[in-house]
Amino acid sequence: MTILRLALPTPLRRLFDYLPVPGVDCAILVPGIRVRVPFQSRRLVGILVEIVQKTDIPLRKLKKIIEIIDAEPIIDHDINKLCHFAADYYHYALGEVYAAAIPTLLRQGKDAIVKKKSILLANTMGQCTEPLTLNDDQEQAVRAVYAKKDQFQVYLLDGVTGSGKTEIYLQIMAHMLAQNKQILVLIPEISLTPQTVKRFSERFKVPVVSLHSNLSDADRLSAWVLAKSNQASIVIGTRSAIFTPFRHLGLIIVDEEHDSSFKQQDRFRYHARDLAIFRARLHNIPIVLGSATPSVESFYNAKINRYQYLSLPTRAGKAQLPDFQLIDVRQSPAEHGLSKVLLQAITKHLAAGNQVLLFLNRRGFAPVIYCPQCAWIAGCKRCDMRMVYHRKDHLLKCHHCNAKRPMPKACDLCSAPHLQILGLGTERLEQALAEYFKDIPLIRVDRDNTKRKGAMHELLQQIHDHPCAILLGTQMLAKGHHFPNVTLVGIIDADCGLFSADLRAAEQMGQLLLQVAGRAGRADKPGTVMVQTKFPKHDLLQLLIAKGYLPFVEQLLTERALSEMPPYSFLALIRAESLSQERAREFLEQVRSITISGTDDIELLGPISATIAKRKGCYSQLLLLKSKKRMHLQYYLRLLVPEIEKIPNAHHIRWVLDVDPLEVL
DNA sequence: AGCACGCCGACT
DNA sequence: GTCGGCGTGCTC
Repeated sequence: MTILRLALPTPLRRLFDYLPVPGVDCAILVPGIRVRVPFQSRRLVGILVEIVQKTDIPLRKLKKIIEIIDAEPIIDHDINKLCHFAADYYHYALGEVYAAAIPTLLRQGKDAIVKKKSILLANTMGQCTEPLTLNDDQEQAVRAVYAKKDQFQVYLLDGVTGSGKTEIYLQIMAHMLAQNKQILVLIPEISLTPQTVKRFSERFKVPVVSLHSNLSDADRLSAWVLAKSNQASIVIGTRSAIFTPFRHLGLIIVDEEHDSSFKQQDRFRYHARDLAIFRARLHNIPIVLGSATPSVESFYNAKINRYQYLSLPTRAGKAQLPDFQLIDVRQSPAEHGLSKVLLQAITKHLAAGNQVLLFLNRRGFAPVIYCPQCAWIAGCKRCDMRMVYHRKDHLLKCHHCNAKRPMPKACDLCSAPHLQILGLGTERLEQALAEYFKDIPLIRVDRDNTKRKGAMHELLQQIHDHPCAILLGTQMLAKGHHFPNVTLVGIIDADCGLFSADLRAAEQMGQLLLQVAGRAGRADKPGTVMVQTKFPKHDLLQLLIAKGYLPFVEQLLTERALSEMPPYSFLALIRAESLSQERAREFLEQVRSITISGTDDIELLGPISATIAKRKGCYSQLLLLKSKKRMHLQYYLRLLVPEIEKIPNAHHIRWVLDVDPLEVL
């Protein structure tokens, strides 16, 4: 008897057996093809995983498949290995992993065809840009990768902003393209990154595809087919591009490897950088992780020689590193977030005809609406969060669930009429700046004014058109863009990362600070970075600014070693959500009480409340699992997950497992 | 996750 | 009488 074992797009972590349609030649049944099947009252598209002769399912339960969709596997050998690994490692249903790995249209059973309008960015008519001359460090980095170009090796390319990482990528790529190899470039989701894509596509006379978030389903499918059939030589995309099939993959580049957007934060919680490393090993090819601010994990791996460390300590060309200054806002009090010292500096840099960039990671007008009479603070009804006042539309908004309400005229509790508007967001900073600098163009960039399609592009154009201006914004402004005219960067508030309980808060604060700082003094204009803080003596801040990023990361590593946190241990997080906090807690207590024999070094912490205990009316409780050995944690989870699934009355509870969580609280 | 089945309350 | 609320159970 022939039985088809399928992976179906359902969260059930198992495979499903079906009978083939009678009279069909079994030779066309190759693992990886799509099959349409009845599933309860629905019809689903599944992937054939294996063909077996026996099944444990009672025969009368087996249904016949409806249709075989493909003649050729849609999931090739490598992608199959990758998906199996991901399903196994993240303990996610294989069918859902496959679903995440293939374009939407294929998931729906449509044909794998290239749409007529080509999405290839072929650079066949114009001239290619010339390679730049490399300095010694750059030359060494390129040669290091080239020397072992046909084998698996992870390289950590640690290069400060402006040190020419992209040029190194390009020159390594040139070697690979010369051997007719394909290249995958992963980038964070920084507002579509047209500049990066342009730079890659203008250098070589090869077909390039870019997978960005507003590509249509048809275009995504085209890109997928072009890569699979070797008609595209370079694929540039965000995290989901890690599942792109290739015929001759020769190199993977992960740019800004520290960026948290490589980790998917819902459903299938994979880390594209980590899967990229697995994939490079699978193909036996080199992978380059590049960053000006490498993650603590990657830095550690370089330190223990698991990764080869390539360093670019100096900026290419004439550009110089910015000069840091800490401003103690207790000594030099800030009005509307701007201390005297910073104001004077802004005036000076504007007078010299340059741009000033001010960074404030909080959008809206003010984050706190406070009643001085009874100390009431406007909070979100559905979340455990303060509501932020947005002046433009005179609303209070919850930045977590997007709830809105009119700005109250009086206190909700005691009806006192005079509410105070406290704290500082980008809108308020913009207003204050407009008063201080009346004739200077002010360009604000945050999510509130870039939602519209093309809005970001217009703002970037404005920045380009006004060589003397103040730019202010949130982290949108900090990542990826080049502002050659900026000579002063002001960090309005550096303190939020200093005392947070989250494992990675300090690391991310440091990375963001340096990323913003990197916007200054790019070309031949030296830059100044002024950092406003209430804690200028804080060790980590001091270290970062006085000694630089590496000593800062070394310090973080020391702390992680002491607290036995990653990379010195491995974590998994189980998050339970329920309308009732008690039920979520009880559920995790039950999970905690499950005994798994054969493991003694798993530490269980919790259940504890999440930092944001209530979100959209749902309470979150957390259970943290920790082990010194990745293998032990995996073994534990492999036995634990099926037991969790067996817990009865788990209704009204949603639970998710996050392996290698980025946010631990 | 979906979806059906099933058993109780308020509607034309 | 029946429309629909969501509690429960199942998917080869």
